[in-house]
Amino acid sequence: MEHHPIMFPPASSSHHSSGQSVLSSSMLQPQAFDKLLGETARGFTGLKGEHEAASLGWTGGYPRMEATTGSDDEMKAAKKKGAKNVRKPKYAFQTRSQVDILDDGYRWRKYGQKAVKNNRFPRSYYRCTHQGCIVKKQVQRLSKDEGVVVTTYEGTHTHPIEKSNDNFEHILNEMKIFTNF
DNA sequence: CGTGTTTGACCTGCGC
DNA sequence: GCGCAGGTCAAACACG
Repeated sequence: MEHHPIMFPPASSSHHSSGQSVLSSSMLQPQAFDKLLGETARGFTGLKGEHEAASLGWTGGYPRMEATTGSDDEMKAAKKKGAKNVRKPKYAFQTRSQVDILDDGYRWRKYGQKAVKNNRFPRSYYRCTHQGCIVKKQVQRLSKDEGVVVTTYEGTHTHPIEKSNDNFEHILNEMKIFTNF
């Protein structure tokens, strides 16, 4: 099915807030995300692949070594030891929002929350509750700008969206195309 | 009763 | 080797 690793373009100077949207071009406006993320999202600040995420003051640096499209065995093997730099697709984006929970149409179960260094706000860990789906996400508020929520998705959903929200997948699909140059 | 959250303990990787 | 920080587990709890 949809096993495409979706890579967002590294936004050059994205982490400065003056520039608002990284995707300000014609294809995908911030409003689109606003809509798809539900009534909660106030504005779309930016998004980035894992490289750039580090520049956010992201916890970065953890060598993710899971297989690309979620073969369980590979993941375990990788986790065990000695795997190479195989990484699972991971992408983060920022939204301006008052609340942390962005409703993207999937069902998430919270499995942890941790205080993060250099950040007044805790980071929350969610897992997709769909059986067999190993997608995880982390939600964190920036201490430097508490209006900004950073959501990091890890993995790719192996099942259709659960709610008929505004078809998150479709949007992601567009982004895929959008970023494919 | 099923589903999701809370929260402290535990595990692991990394830098010193 | 040790300590710290991030990530996960799982039991207890809350809520519909």
